[in-house]
Amino acid sequence: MRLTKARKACVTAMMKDTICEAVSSLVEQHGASGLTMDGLARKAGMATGTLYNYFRDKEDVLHFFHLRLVEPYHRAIESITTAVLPAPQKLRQVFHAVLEQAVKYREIRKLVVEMDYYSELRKTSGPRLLQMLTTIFEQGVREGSFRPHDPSHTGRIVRGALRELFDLQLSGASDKEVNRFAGTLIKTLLAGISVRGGSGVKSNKVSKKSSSR
Amino acid sequence: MRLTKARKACVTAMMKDTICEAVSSLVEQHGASGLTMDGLARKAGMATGTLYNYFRDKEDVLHFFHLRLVEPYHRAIESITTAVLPAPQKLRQVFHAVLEQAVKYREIRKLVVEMDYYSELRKTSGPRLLQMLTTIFEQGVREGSFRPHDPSHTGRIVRGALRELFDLQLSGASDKEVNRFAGTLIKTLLAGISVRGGSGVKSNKVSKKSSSR
Amino acid sequence: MRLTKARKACVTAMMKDTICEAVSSLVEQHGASGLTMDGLARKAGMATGTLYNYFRDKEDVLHFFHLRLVEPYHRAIESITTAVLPAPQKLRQVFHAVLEQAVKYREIRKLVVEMDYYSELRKTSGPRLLQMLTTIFEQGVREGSFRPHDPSHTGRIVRGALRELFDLQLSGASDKEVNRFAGTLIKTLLAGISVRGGSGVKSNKVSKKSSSR
Amino acid sequence: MRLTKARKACVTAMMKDTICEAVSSLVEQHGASGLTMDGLARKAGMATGTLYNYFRDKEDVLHFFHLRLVEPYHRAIESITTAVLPAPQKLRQVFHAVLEQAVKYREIRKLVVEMDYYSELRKTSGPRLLQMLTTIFEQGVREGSFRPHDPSHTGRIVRGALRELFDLQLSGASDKEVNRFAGTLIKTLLAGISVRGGSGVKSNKVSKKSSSR
DNA sequence: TATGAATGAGCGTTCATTCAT
DNA sequence: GATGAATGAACGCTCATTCAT
Repeated sequence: MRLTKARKACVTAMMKDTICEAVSSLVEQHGASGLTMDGLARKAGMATGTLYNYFRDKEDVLHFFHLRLVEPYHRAIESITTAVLPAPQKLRQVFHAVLEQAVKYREIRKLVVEMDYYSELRKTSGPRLLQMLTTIFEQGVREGSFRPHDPSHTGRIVRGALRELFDLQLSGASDKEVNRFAGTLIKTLLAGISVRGGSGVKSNKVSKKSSSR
Repeated sequence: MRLTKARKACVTAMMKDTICEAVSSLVEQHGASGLTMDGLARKAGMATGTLYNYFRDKEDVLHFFHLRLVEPYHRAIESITTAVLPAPQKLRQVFHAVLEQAVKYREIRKLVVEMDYYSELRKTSGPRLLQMLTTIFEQGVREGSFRPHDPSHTGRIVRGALRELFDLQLSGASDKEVNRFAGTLIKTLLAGISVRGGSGVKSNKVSKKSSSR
Repeated sequence: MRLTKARKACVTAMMKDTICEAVSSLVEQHGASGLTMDGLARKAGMATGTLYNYFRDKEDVLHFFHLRLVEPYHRAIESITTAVLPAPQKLRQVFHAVLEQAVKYREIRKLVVEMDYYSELRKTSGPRLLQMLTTIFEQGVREGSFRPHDPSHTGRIVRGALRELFDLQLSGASDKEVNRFAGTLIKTLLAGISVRGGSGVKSNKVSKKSSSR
Repeated sequence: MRLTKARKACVTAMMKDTICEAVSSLVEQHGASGLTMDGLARKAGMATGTLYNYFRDKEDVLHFFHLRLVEPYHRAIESITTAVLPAPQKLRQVFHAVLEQAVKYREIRKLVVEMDYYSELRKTSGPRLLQMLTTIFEQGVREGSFRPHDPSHTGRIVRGALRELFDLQLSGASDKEVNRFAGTLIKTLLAGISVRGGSGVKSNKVSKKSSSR
């Protein structure tokens, strides 16, 4: 009996996966606004009604999909945020992690940006990201490695830059190009907020081989 | 005959104005997705069909409206870009101009962001803005006031920050708060890219009374 | 201009008529629950969307249709109720009027009964009818021609009987048969509630030639 | 083998009972139109498909349920009808029995009326009830206690009154109030059709304590 | 038999667009 | 050019019914 229950949960998860893939494919082709439940069902190879066995309504589908896309980023960033590290290191790691994810799921990148433009989804994920980034800058100021400033401001700057990073990747830029953008960004940022003579600007390379791990 | 033609053009322009105002009002009230051609016609005080005498279709309306909203910014920035000024000054002036516009048409700010999330509109205005910003950084590098780097990267950073600025204003922040964000942004940016000992970091106040005009 | 307005109102009324006829036809064929907006539009010879230019939603259509069917009855009964006449006469006239209507719009009779079974419609028209009937019995008791009793009870009896009358007609009975039922009904009723020796039971013929006009 | 068959029949009956109770509960909560096969299955604690092992389709469920609700009434009335009693006594007993049922299963009353308004169900139960009532009046006329008249007419009057009685109870009236209505009804009716000086109008109290049992 | 996920036709409603006036 | 009623495809969603397990 317990086995049956587990099996069911598993099947449900697989169906949600299938549906999410279909969403991904459709959004990629026709944009987020071109997504219809009928079209989604067809793409996922099931009847329209079946969708409603797994999602309450269209918004639920979108929400779930968005979460699934964005969650890895949030989780990665969150774990970095709460780690015990100097703030500049955290900043580097954030970019490192984002790039890693962005390269890994390259084809999905497009969707995050697409979805960000859709409905109210960003209203929940946006603030959370901002909060995490702000925390890092708060820490840096407290530790004295960043000069005094409003951390929410720099948090916003980074969030805006991350959006641009995705935009850049979405526009077809190579991984190397994206990597370079991240490098410039972090170098500029650290140079801009670090206390002079501080520890902030030694390394500005953001790559998988950086020592920051 | 020529006069008639001119009159016609003038009338057409006025109609477009009227329609745009109605769009503005409706989007502000019900969001971009709540805009219907019928509702627009009613708000503009004309028949539904009349809209189609001035715009090819709904997308055309949106496109035109977006342009009209964004144009002042682009124009202001463009004139700054092409002026004869040191790059850091240009950067300051850009923020100055943006803030001025944003305060002046405060109630319209919402719409730019709203519209940005809608359809493909940003595909045209985004690159143009990026181009202009990039130009400034190119100049700065050429002149030696900015240290060598890829100007399109810093251009992107600024574009992302501008988006955040609008987001901030949209979220209900006071003019002062927005102003402060701009201040932090430009200070950080200049500190981050200026050549050491350069002229970049003297003033970081961005306001209407700054001497940068 | 005023003429235009009047014309518009007239056209609107005609469209509503057309739609109502289509409703009538469809309900007759497939029952009230078999009515769909698409089917209605097709039957009425127009596009689906057109219906919504004249009615807010399906419920509105049904409500309007029901009103249109029931209104003549209510009006007729109401005018009798408020007239200056002895209560027994009023009762006779009520049946007279109902029969007259029922014969005149014979083909529509079916629908009233059908509609009565549909949704919440009867919730508004039922009480109104009951109220009017009750008033008559109140008057009769007050005047001393009916023996003392709760008039709402007799009101209910009559309402139930009227429903049966429609049912009878709906079942295919001839006008004569229906007329006879009404005769029995009023005779029995008057005999049952009149004060002995009162004026109630002289005539029990319900017909168009009764002197009650 | 025969035992197995019997057992099976028994199990089937029990399942139908269970389902009927679920129908009752659901209709009471959400109205007849709010009944879905899925909801019914859940309420009855079984799978959707299982319903179809016991009922051909939804209409079948409804039909069966309606029958089950109405059957006690029909049976009670039928046994009275075929008993050896003077017609006026039978009439009184009919009301007595109906009230008894109506009070006993008060919460179910709603459903009979609800269901009556649904689909074609009344087409079968209505005529049967009418037939039984008519029989009583036939007898009364034959016996001379009722004056000569068409018994189907008085049958209809009673049927209409019974519907009103249920309506009254459904509208939230107290048992006492409903009882009073029944009293007025039978008193009026007997006064209306009894031969003068006959035995009809001695008692008009309809209650559980009436001597009419 | 029991299950319950899958089905898909069908529903009420919206709205960009057209066109006769 | 201005009108606004008419259009009808498309949408999100429901639910009676089926069928592989």
